[in-house]
Amino acid sequence: MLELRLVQGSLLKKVLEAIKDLVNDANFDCSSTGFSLQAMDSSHVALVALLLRSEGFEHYRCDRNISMGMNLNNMSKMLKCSGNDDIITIKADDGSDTVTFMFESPTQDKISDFEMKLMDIDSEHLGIPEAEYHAIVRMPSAEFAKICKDLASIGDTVVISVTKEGVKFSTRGDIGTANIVVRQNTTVDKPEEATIVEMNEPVSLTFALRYMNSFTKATPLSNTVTISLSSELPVVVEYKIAEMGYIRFYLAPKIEEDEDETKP
Amino acid sequence: MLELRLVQGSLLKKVLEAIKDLVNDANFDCSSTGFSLQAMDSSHVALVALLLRSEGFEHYRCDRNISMGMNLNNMSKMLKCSGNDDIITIKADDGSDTVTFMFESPTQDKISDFEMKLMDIDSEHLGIPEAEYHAIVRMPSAEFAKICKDLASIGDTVVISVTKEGVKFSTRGDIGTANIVVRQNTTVDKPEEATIVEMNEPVSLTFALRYMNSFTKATPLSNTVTISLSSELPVVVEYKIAEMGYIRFYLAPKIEEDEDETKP
DNA sequence: TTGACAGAAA
DNA sequence: TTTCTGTCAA
Repeated sequence: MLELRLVQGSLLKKVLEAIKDLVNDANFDCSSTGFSLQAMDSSHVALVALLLRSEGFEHYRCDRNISMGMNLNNMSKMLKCSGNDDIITIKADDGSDTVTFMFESPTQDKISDFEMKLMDIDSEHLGIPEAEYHAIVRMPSAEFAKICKDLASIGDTVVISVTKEGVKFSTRGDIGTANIVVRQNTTVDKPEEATIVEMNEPVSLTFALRYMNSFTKATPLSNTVTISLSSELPVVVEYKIAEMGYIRFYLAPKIEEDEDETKP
Repeated sequence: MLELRLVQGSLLKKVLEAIKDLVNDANFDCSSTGFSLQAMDSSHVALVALLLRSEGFEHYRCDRNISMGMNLNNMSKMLKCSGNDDIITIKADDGSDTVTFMFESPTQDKISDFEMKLMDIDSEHLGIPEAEYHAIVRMPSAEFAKICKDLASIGDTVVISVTKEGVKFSTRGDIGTANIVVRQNTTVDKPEEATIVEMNEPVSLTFALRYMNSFTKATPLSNTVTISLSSELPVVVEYKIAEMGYIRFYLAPKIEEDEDETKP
């Protein structure tokens, strides 16, 4: 028996908006700790890890560990039927091959339940080792989203370089080149507007903008984003989910190619 | 000679937005009583009835009863050329095969007139008997529109069931099932937010969501919608048009099929 | 008042 | 699928 009651149901809608373009089907894992997901994107290049801790739910009952395979597009369709202020309850009976999403309007005048078939999904749960990163950048998530979107109109890849001066995002395309430098800045009115660069060692890594722009779908979940970089390691793009957990995206850097890669 | 001056011209634009997807060509009937229309949808399944009473017009002159056949798409195109605050005047000379729409901007700085050819349309004016309904539900039109839209993302048909507890909208599709229960609620701040269920007898009827979602195009015309249900009778979905009349949609229920309809 | 976003139409 | 428009928020 599983029953998870989430007062701020819009959180779950946003989570699905953030991952459904990247991953088609995935197992949600429930344990007494929380509600989590780990999945590779459909082209097996990026990895998503989601955690919603049990403490973040108004009511959390999970009698035994259970893994529920869902089609994220269908799940998202159903969640879209909830109002933004609705309370969402996820229910599953033991041994059932369905999951039920219940939506309660704030006034309790409208109560909906949506039942969805579960699927069997081979899950390869990777252990992700905690790593030391050469550089960790925390910045406003909207600013990071705009940078990735802007650069994608010029080129396909972004070079993220961290020095003690700040972070540089660069790209190059047919129509020209672009460099966006963001300096560390902690003297702001609100802490979520700060840009903080923690650097042990300078790094410069190249990533596919296509994936970065998928990751920024999570922007509505948090005002800030944390980007952790080490040479030879996948970058981690993390959005904290208030009081509940996080959504993390992992993406391996591209091996830097020669300058004249465009002239084969 | 016909001359109808409507100060709130946007009303007429909204009316056409509401019916032009359902009906291609229709006769507008003018009499001293008002401006009305009755037409079957192009697949002869649903019926639209519109009434704009003469009292709702600033000036209403209709010397003799006249029926004007119009292509609603073309009429809508012309009305889209009017500003939302414009005063619209509909004119037709006796014996003329055209109708003229005149638009006056609120400041009178811009006056446009659009002339459109009339068409001959065989009209089968059905007498719609006043019926006693088993149940009449009045609810916010936006809420009804969201329910129909949400359910259409899951299934093709909706079962509307009225009991003394309230109204239930249900559907079933490939990805799962959905039930939305709306309870009677009269203790709201604004009367247009109330949901009122008048029930003489419980009813449960099935309708094609495709048509329901056409009907909800009329949502901008009214904050509330009234749904009148009787077994064996077409449902009536009515939007009142402030101070002027109504637009009503009629749709026959589907005959409930067997549970195993999906296994032919 | 303007821009961004999402939904609708082509 | 892409574009456009309407609406919402800043």
